[in-house]
Amino acid sequence: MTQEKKDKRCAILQAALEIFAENGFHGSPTSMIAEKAGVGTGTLYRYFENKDDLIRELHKEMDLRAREVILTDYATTLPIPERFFKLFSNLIHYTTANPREFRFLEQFYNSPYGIAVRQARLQDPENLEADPFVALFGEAKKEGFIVNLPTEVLMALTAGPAFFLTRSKLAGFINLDEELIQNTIQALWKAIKR
Amino acid sequence: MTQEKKDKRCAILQAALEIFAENGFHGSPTSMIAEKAGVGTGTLYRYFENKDDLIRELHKEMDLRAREVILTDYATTLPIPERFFKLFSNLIHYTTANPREFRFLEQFYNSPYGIAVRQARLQDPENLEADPFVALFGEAKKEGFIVNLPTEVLMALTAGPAFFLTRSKLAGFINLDEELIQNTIQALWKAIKR
Amino acid sequence: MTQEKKDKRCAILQAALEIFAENGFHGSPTSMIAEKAGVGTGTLYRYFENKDDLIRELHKEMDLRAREVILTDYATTLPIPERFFKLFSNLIHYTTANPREFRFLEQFYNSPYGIAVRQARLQDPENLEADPFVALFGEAKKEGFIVNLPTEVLMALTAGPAFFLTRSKLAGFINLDEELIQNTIQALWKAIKR
Amino acid sequence: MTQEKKDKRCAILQAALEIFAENGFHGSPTSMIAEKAGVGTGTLYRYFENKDDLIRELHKEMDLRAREVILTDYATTLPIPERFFKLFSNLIHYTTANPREFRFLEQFYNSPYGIAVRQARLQDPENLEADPFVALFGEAKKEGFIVNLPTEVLMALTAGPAFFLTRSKLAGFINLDEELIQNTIQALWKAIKR
DNA sequence: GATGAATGAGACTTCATTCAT
DNA sequence: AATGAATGAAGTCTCATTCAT
Repeated sequence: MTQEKKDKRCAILQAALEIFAENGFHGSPTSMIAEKAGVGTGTLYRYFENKDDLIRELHKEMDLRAREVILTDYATTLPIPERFFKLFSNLIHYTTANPREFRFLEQFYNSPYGIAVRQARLQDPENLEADPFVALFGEAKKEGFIVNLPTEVLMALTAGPAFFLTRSKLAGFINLDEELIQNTIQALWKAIKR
Repeated sequence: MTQEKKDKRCAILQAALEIFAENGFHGSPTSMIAEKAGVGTGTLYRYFENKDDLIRELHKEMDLRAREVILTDYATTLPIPERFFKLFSNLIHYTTANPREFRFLEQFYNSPYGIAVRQARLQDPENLEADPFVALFGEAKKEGFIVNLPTEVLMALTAGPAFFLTRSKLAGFINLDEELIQNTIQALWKAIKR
Repeated sequence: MTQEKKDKRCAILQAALEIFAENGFHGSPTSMIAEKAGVGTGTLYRYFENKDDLIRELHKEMDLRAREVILTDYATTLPIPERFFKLFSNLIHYTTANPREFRFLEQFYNSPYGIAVRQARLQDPENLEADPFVALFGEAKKEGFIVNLPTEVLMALTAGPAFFLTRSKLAGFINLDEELIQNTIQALWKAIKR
Repeated sequence: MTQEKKDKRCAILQAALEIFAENGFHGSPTSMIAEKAGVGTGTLYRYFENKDDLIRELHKEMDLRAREVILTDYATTLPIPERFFKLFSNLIHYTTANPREFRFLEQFYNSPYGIAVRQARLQDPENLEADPFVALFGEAKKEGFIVNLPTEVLMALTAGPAFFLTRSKLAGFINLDEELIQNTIQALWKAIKR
């Protein structure tokens, strides 16, 4: 029963991800999502309060999964530079290998929903510490590996290019092979290293 | 007569810019735009074929104005590094000082409209050459100032952070003063310089 | 369930028939049709793709029903003259007794929709053969009962007056009793008999 | 001045005729008519109260012109049968040679405007007498040339086919040559002659 | 008188959400 | 609990008519 419930919820989230990524939030009727999920239109409203709620819940799941993948083989015991390379390698591989997830998250963070979420996170220092990027930059600054710029700027200097590049790849503007990815991460490191 | 016509067209574009920046394309009914512009709903359709046309025309104007501002005091006769600093300084100042324009252009370039425009540009080498960033990176690579990475990657490494940072500032996540801007551009240069 | 669905579809078609007959296609907003049918505006679009589809579907139903009625007590085994009288008697009775159906069908066949349908029929010989009028005139010509004029002309000579007369009656220009109908059909027969 | 006024009015009527015939009343914006007539949109409203008025005035002119043409070489002094043949020959030639006029008049008489006009005519016996068809049928009946059916029925039996045939020709369903026209009129005469 | 820009009512259609089954 | 038919608010766009120039 509970398993079945989870299955349906999951099916809806999966369908929503695909359809949102393809058509955007506004181009994705709830009926279309329900159909793709193989459930009735009304059923969607038993699992989610409304469309906005579905979007927010989907974000939570995607965010969680993304974090997990990005932290694969990542250990805070490794030396700082290695940690940096691992983290961004994971990030870029994840976003380029999972275009739907990336497109959804981009859309989300550029929407009113996302702004609010990010603002909430910034104001919760505990949550902030849990962010592996923030933590890494904090330590790296403390240990003198990288320049002493605000974390937000460091994020811009590193995540900014990663996302930009992924967008270019997904739009078909560039072909990203492993070598190019590594060279790019090298450049990111150059940008911030002391 | 012609002046008044221009005035009304201008008022609609201005209203559209503000409302699109605030609510996104889909959250901005034409009626709301018309009202903000102080004209009747039907009037909008005398100046623009339809909503899509309005969006594309607004883009043309914004793109033009942005290019102009970004090229202020920029001369291709200056030494490469100076050109780089000038260009990105102008860019960041423009985007942070004109949040509505920035938000609109971001939205546009991440929408189907914008993808098409960028694809068209990429396929027209003449147009590509006219892009000051592309031109600068081309020369800088030839003259050995910067690393030999594809232009698209160089764009990611430099424009990526600039846009990311602007978003952070507009969302209120960071306070950008002149010194921070200059330090950031320094970091951008470090990322790509040979 | 299915019955109820049919009921609603039927109610919409019925309402459309009445309103189209009264106001013409263009003078009949979908909202008015929905209201008369006792359903919400959106409901109409669950049963018909759009207004055009509604018109075409209504035509199909009306055409079917009209054919049925017109063929009442009609047998191809009867002698040709009797068949002629039966067919036109049925036709005139049907059109004058069902003014809404008649007005709708007239409108339809004089509209771009109808022109297309008639053209399609003319080009499909199988469909053409199925037309009782065409079949009757074909046989009557072959058997030497009537003059050897193109079928289209024979249609004009017989259906033309029938429709004209119906229009006159519906507009209140004339009072059609049974005797007058029979005399008229006599005249039609005189027009084409050899 | 007055000539110029007439010219403009005429140009508008001419443009309206062409556009109505092509697109129907509802598919013909007044702005389109004005443009084709080479006048401003507002100007149209100086010559006609509104669109309905334009339609009614256009009808008056077309009706007048049609009568004129149809009466070419027609004399009430000729023998009845000759008058009949002349009248219907003129009628068919006129409608097939002037498809725009025919389409407009058909549209008009099948619209609420036309019903009213015809009703008004029927109730004005003086006007009725002026109708050459009505007059001809009156005399023919009195002189025993044709069957004693109500004039409206005689109209149906003769004008009905004529209009039906013209529609078929204009829709491309049949090719009308002179011989076929004459044969058709023969059939019309057969239908009503005693 | 002539113009045509401006208007806003109203048409068609979509879709988030509800609710009877 | 699940469904999906029903709904009507809201969005885009057209066009008859007006009115300032």
